[in-house]
Amino acid sequence: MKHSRYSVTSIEVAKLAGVSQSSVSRAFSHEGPVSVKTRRKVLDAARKLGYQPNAMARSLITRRTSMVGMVIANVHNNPFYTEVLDLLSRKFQKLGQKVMLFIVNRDQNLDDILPQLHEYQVEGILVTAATLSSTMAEECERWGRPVAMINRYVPGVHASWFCCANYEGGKMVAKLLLDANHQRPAFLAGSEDTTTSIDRERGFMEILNQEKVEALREIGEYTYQDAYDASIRLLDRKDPPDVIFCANDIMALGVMDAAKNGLGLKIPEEVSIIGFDDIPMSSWSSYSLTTVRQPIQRMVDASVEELLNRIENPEREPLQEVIPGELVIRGSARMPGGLSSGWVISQDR
Amino acid sequence: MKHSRYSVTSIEVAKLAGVSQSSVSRAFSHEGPVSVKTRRKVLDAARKLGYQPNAMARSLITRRTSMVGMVIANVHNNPFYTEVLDLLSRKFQKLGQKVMLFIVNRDQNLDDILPQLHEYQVEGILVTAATLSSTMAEECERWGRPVAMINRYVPGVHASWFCCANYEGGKMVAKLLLDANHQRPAFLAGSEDTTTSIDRERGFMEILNQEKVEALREIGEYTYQDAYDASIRLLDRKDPPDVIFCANDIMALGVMDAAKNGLGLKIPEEVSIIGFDDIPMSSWSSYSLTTVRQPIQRMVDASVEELLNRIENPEREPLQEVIPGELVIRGSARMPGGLSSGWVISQDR
DNA sequence: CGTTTTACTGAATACGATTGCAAAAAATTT
DNA sequence: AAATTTTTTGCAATCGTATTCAGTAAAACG
Repeated sequence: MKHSRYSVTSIEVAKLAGVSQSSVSRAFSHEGPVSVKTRRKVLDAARKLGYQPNAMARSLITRRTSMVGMVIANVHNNPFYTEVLDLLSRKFQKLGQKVMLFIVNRDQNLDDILPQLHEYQVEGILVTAATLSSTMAEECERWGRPVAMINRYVPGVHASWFCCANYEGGKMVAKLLLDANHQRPAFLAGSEDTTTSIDRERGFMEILNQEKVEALREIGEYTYQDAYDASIRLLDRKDPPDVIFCANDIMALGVMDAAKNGLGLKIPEEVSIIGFDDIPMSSWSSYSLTTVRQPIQRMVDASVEELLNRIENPEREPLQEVIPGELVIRGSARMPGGLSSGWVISQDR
Repeated sequence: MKHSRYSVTSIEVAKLAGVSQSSVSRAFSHEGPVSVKTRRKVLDAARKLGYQPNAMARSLITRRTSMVGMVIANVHNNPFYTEVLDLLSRKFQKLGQKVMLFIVNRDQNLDDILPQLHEYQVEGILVTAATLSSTMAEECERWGRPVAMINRYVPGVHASWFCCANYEGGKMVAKLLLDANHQRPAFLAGSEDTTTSIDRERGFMEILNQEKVEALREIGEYTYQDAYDASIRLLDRKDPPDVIFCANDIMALGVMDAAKNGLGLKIPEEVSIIGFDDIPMSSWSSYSLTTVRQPIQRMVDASVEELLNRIENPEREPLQEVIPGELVIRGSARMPGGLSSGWVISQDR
């Protein structure tokens, strides 16, 4: 099947401008030596013909594409990752990188995505909220495509990553709620196989165990509806929790709705709710959710810069960083008496 | 600056497999005539070397890239467009198209985005929630890059578009609220320069004018916070509205929070709120927003299919379609007595 | 004004694939 | 077994650009 896809080439521009093809090329690449006169002739001719250099042809010879791959999951059910996507995309744009986007499911494996990115010669790959298998990481390594991840890590893998201090965040929350004299905490997990949920829970449980406090546990699969249902199960027991720490904000909002509107409980008087992320809705007056804010801007900036850095310096060792989040105290959780106990209370953005 | 970016080529695979380079190419393109034996030899060698065909080189000769450009705005402040982005991306993926993404501001002009897409030889461009100037549309036309838009249209422009029936949606809402005996409606506009807001308002006002009902008006710039503030201004008057129709859901949620939590008004007893979009949060029990659901899946399917269609058949005339939305009756607006008056009440998804 | 240096320019080649064409090999028919 | 057809294969041209290299024109210098 032959398509007669015509496109203007540098040769035609050269002909119209009365110069050689090389001069056209030089006029467009901001480097080469061209006289102002020929540059002007070339640009005029190019404008007349609607000419733009063909990036495919260029990349073939320069071996650069200025393209990066972006793989992201959870965009539709977690506004946090929407914001990440937005910031990432704009940052890459500002730095002159084109973005090839793949939106996947959280549990989807990337074995058929990454080869496509390789095929299209992206210079680096940024993965968020999706998990890279270690074999795939090795494949990227072999291809020479640096990988950076946000909020995921794979032990022993040669990739850069930037995570929120999930473990420490869990600890902060546990300390806060114990300080406020909660007796019966519960943890609402996201997906069992995500490090974010696991680490937040680990930190949370560690403090509780230290104080010999037992905790209930349910799973909310990171969705509003699952969290809603799970929290009904929790709160309908004869020994319901007096505080629920949710692995992310969207679940916390589901829990709040279940408690308030579903069961008619008063928040935080009858039950405290705490989330993780600080998505925009958490600050809305219907919720006013106490939560741990992820350092989203810093994670985005760091990961993008690191990725471009490794693209320019392939031999450089990947950087890995844990960036602290900050507690944002709002109204959904009972506070320690006095509230003076040294908590960092962050402003709304 | 010279980079020693090494990559495995078909020639090396050929050498290792003991066949010609053309055979390697044929083994990878699912068309060409190759014996099973050589195909196997080639694929083995390729696997050993980690070879993938270079899409840049291929596109140069085939004049196809299987890449489309996606330009989208409002992703961070309107979950509706997040969902559009998600669905679009997945649909393109399923159809074997790679997506080059640009996230822009609503009012950003695309004069420096589109040339980049052209440069990278995308075969078509999908624009959502951003506006294409007619000169840029002509430029795309000249380049032979078909354009499809979702929820935007530009009069007299040679591009495909698919819009929700905004005008009719506005009318539906006006009829509903008049039927329910509201006396003093208000319209909360989005941005003055978007056809979505304009058309919704036009339909809304037309019905009100017919019935000689005056309406108040404010502007919310499509954001939660602006809407919150604007609705306080509205409701704080001595002659406040008894129903506020918002140009989109996110603003409606802001208005609900302002009315309920800010001013302590009862919804819908003291004021009805109606939105447009049906974003996920609208069905949450804290809001239960009555709204007009946009036919998001149909708009996405139609626009993607139309775009690919025009890519395959460049001479085809662009299709333009207005797709009806459906009223979703929840609890945020007073209903007509009896509720039997022929309203289509849609189920929650 | 002649010579050396510098600044541009153009011809030719390379990037890594696809594909038309002709030759070779294999399969089929006579 | 020879002749014919069909299937595979390799060679070479091609896509549109960047870039080296040699050459030409212009500028600088004495």
